[in-house]
Amino acid sequence: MQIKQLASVTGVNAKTIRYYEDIGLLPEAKRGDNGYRYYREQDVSSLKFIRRCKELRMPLADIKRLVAVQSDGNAPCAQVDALISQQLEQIRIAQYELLQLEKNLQALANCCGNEHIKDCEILQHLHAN
Amino acid sequence: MQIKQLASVTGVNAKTIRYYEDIGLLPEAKRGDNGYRYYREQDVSSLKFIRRCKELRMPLADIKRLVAVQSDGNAPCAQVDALISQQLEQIRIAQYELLQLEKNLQALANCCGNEHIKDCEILQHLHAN
DNA sequence: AATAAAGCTTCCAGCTACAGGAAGGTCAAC
DNA sequence: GTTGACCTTCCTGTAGCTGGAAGCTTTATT
Repeated sequence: MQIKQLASVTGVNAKTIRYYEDIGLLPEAKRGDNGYRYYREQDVSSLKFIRRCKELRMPLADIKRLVAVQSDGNAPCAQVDALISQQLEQIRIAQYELLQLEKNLQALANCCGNEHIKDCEILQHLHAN
Repeated sequence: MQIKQLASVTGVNAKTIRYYEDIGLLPEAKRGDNGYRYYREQDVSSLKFIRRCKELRMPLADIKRLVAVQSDGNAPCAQVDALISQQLEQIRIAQYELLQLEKNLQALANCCGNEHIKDCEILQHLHAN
């Protein structure tokens, strides 16, 4: 299958697929005589795996490690566990930050009942020491 | 005051201050004969304002608009209100996404009780169709 | 057979919001 | 006069792509 079809079955942009190859996240694709990349079912799986990791907001560097780690079936799971835990930790931190942020923005959004910029209480709050 | 002092009283990196000037978020600073930038109290306020907006995770482009809008005191507040509302909306969307994400990661983190990569249930989940 | 459209290739630029570093000028202290 | 702490500009790199240019190949239409 050509790159566009791989793109369509995996939901990953063709440009992105080339990019993943560039950075070594995907192995170099087989080429036809015309220089075109050709892919197989196996590549569909690999790319879907990557896409799922991305949905978990893992950085590509982490996904790369996750891909690499799978080459040795007898390696311990610990690295995988650690990656997932770290990711969960990150997400929880981000959640907390967003919660604080939401409160602040909510308060700000409700604070101004005036008409003109010069009286705007939102701006006054933002300027306050 | 020189750039480093402005940096220290506002908590904004000197490099960042120059960058803000470059992109037109801050006005061009007055220069001494030696070419050094010199700042006044007014600049401290401006920069603190920017920093507060940043804490609300506003994109610099939005902050720029917020700065610009203040030049006309009789302009309506509507633009400011809209910016804050949009920002709040963004944050809520992000919160929702993170919540889903947390659930998925949590489930994943708990799913594998095995030792070796080849049996890793985390990876199996990530590979699943 | 000629041509047009679609798909492929590589390479380069741009996005956000800076940070790091090089090369070089300036200023105050010892 | 020399050290060290500032300051300046300019260039590069970060993450993860996306868009576009210039130029192939393949397929479809006329």
